[in-house]
Amino acid sequence: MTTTGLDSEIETRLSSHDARYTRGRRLVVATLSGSGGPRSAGELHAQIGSTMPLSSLYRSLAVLEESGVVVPHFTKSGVARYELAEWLQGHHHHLVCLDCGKVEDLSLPHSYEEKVRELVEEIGSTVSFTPVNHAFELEGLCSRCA
Amino acid sequence: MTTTGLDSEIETRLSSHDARYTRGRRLVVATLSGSGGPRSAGELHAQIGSTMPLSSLYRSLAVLEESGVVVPHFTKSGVARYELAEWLQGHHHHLVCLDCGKVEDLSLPHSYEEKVRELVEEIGSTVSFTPVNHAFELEGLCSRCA
DNA sequence: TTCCTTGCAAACGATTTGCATTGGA
DNA sequence: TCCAATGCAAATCGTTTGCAAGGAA
Repeated sequence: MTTTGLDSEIETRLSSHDARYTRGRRLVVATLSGSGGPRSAGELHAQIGSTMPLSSLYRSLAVLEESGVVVPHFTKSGVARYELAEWLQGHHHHLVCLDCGKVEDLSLPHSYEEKVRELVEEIGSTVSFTPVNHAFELEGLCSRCA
Repeated sequence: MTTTGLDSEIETRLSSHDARYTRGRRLVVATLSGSGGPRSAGELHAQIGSTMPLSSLYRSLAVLEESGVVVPHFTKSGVARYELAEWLQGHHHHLVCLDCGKVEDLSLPHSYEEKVRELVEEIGSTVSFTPVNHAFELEGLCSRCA
């Protein structure tokens, strides 16, 4: 398990939450950072192998979430899918395939992202609600299922 | 249980799926149409009372979903929340409170909705993905939690 | 009569937790 | 040494299903 620049940032973040950046947690982060979209505990477990029991995987995800390293998404069928938080992975959106359920990342060109951001601000000013994040997901058919 | 125009449309839709628009299903629809946002089975059960067992509630939701009368959302914490489909309720978006978890409907002024729609089209043309729906959610703090 | 629907209880799958053990600073 | 982290098994929670009884066409 090599330590990247990303890893050292995460280590700092974890230690500020009295948590260690252990082998198991590094493994989860590495696996997540290598996948092109949010992944569920089951999917991670399948990819990592049974070296790490599911319960430990869930516990790792819980700690990483509390420390703001990963973020859960609940797009379909009631399973939580995790991905690295925006400060690690950058802001992006998701493509959700209605057929196979696959979730992939989508980074918008800056100009589009700017439009979305403007829209969020304008909308926020019209309702009694303080926007913090926005989620903009496209549901449709991926290239394979189209 | 009064029958509204909405109800007769739903009845037609259900019967085309060999399903009846029974008292229980009417109750679910009525409750959903009265709430200002997507509701989970548990929330519906709490509101309806134990007249309808949870299992029946789930079954009603399943039938209504198959017939396209209700649509599930999985915004937070892994519980499915249902709402009337767009052809019954109109297109809209959601405000999700990060603090209390409440989900409320948000109808955008036509001009904004137009912008969102344009954006979806433009984006769709840049990726190998066929957009069918879009979900645009604002996460933030509701007036009570702000 | 024929099927769809419902209720109850049992089954399920995803996730969490208690407890004893291991491991890192 | 001391407390966090882990593994295992049992528990929990939301949701689903088998089966027998009830209800509408």
